[in-house]
Amino acid sequence: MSVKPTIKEIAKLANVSIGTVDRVLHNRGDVSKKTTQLIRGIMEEINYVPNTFARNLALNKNFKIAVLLPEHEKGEYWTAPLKGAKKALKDFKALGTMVQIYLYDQKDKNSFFEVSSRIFKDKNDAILLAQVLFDETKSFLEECKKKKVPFILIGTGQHNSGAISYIGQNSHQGGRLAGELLSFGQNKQSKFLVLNITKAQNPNVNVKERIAGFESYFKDNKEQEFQIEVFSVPQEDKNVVQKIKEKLSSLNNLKGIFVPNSKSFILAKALSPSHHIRIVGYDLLDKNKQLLENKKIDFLINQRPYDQAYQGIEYLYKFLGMQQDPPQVVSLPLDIVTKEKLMYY
Amino acid sequence: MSVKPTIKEIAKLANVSIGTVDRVLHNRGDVSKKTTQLIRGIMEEINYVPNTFARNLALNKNFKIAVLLPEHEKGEYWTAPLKGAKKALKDFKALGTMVQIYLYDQKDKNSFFEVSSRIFKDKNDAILLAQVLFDETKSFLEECKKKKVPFILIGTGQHNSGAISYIGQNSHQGGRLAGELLSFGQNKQSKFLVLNITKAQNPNVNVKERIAGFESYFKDNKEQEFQIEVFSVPQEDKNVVQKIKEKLSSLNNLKGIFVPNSKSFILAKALSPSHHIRIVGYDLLDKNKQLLENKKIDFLINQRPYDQAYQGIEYLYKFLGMQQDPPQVVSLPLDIVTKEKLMYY
DNA sequence: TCTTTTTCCGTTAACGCACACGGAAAGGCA
DNA sequence: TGCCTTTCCGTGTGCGTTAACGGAAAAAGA
Repeated sequence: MSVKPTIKEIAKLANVSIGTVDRVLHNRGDVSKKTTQLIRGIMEEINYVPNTFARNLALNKNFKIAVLLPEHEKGEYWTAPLKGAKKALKDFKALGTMVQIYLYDQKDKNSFFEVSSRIFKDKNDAILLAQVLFDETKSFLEECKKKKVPFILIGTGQHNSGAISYIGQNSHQGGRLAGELLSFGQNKQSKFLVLNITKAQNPNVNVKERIAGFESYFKDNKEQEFQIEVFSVPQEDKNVVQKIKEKLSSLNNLKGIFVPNSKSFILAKALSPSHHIRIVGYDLLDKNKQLLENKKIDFLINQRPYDQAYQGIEYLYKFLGMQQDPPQVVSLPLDIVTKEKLMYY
Repeated sequence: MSVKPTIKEIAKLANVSIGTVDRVLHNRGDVSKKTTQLIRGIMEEINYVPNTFARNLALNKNFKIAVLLPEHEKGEYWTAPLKGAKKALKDFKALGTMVQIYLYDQKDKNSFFEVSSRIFKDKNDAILLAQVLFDETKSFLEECKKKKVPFILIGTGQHNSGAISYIGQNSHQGGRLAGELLSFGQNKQSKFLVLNITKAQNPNVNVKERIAGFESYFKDNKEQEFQIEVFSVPQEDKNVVQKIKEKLSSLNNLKGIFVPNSKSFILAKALSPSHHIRIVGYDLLDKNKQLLENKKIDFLINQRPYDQAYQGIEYLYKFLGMQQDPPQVVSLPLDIVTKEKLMYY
């Protein structure tokens, strides 16, 4: 139990009133140069830091933060950020910040419009969201800018959208990591496949970058002479599995597959029960975790969507309540998940 | 900007004064059953949560937390928890909590006694420490118990020491992970070596558990028929490197080495420049990071000492200031580091 | 010199909660 | 009836900071 210096003590030391101290503390002017410097010096010397509790109590601000995400089933990707948001909801309530969750139907654009407009009606002070429906979200973000509602994009989203922060993962580096994990200890003559199972409606920028990163890894490690090939197939295609099967059997000496999105579980359907192909995928969906558990695949790169959402709300809170600007881009460290690490998720 | 209910409003709704509301809020008695239930009901209904800022301001508590660690050079293991502690120092200052750092000379037991007794003299309210000098720390912790000073052990330490929390990593699981990473994609006839470079003064429990975990992994995956062998050699031995070299050349078909502590950099000295042995080590010392960078080793398991220290202080703060009990044991997720992930550390 | 502006600073009332103090009302006892 | 507990509750002050208000002193203008 020690004591922290207060503005009152600074005032006494400087022979002024607390009002004056407060004025220099917040650069509110109306203070002579001499006393300003005197007070600044004293603050410096005694290492003064304002009491957050008193500060926030006096400011007495209550904020509402909206979280906008797609509806989803249990075990899907979006359960994770939702969990993070709910944790934040709980943690920040005592700090006077309300977190409200808004879910829309990904397949129904009207649902998006309806839900997102409700965010404005409810007078939220800030928004956390993922840019899933690219174009619709884009115009929504334009409106946010107009109305001066700050927002943070998580996971995916265009960087020039006006977000105060973009929280995600370095996709390029993720691709490189995948390259490293796939090629690691393999024969020089091995062949690797990038299996891009696309979603027609929402082309994903991250996936592109991951593939580019994957390729760049092999460009930087030429001495290994691996062959890589990219194969794309739309998820909506009725014969996806068949097409993948054909592709696989057409390749000899295939030693590794990189699935640059969460669709490993589709690839799994096309694999023979006891294959010897190393597989690196993305995202800890329940289905994908099962694949790890059963050793059908080897590595999953975790985007840490839970942390993305939680940190996003934390940043919004600090932005609103303590005028702290978050970093423009926050890159969460890549997280490699193996069977033996599953217990943590 | 919404509004949060206050005790004043509850008082108005219940037709009592705020004093009465406060009494039921803290179970301080002196309230009739009827009004108690009435007020409880209202709180429930409007979902009342006390304002943390007002609460802490009124309580106005200032704590001192001591961090006790070994002195060290830049790039060594202890730089990381120290960094975490310094970050916490900065973050918690505004919350009225001071973090004071105490460093002792690992090789000088008197230094430990001197420094640790200073912790008591300075009237710290709680302590964060690592049990490096096992016996000396043990008696120090006894004294803490006597003086009722709560403490948290990080990284290493006996679990029955009376700590309010033990923050570390699951060593057994770490060993299993090492087994997984080493054996992954290797020939069935491969041989693996556990290279235990010991430190005579401080036998480390974690290392033992890691080795046991490593062995358990292969016991659970018998179909792979790998051979494993454990080789120990004291770091203080003048001929460590030579002895390791001899060991390595005595093993044919050696495909992997597991170094269950931070001493990979010593093994590196015994390796031929272009070896083909897969190596899994521990801890991100500068020297070890260099080895990853140069592809002399393949994986490092990161104990996340930075987070251990930071979280430890956070828990102590919550324990002291908000009477929240931390979990008895906190296991940070295992973190796999490869060359392509180095940029994050 | 007197008036008007500008510069600079002190005072004070919140903010929501904790807790000590004191006191009214009701019950108990003679 | 009078006096004394016991039960229950209201009042008031303080925590450190914020920011509005007002006013004295100095500077500028007449």
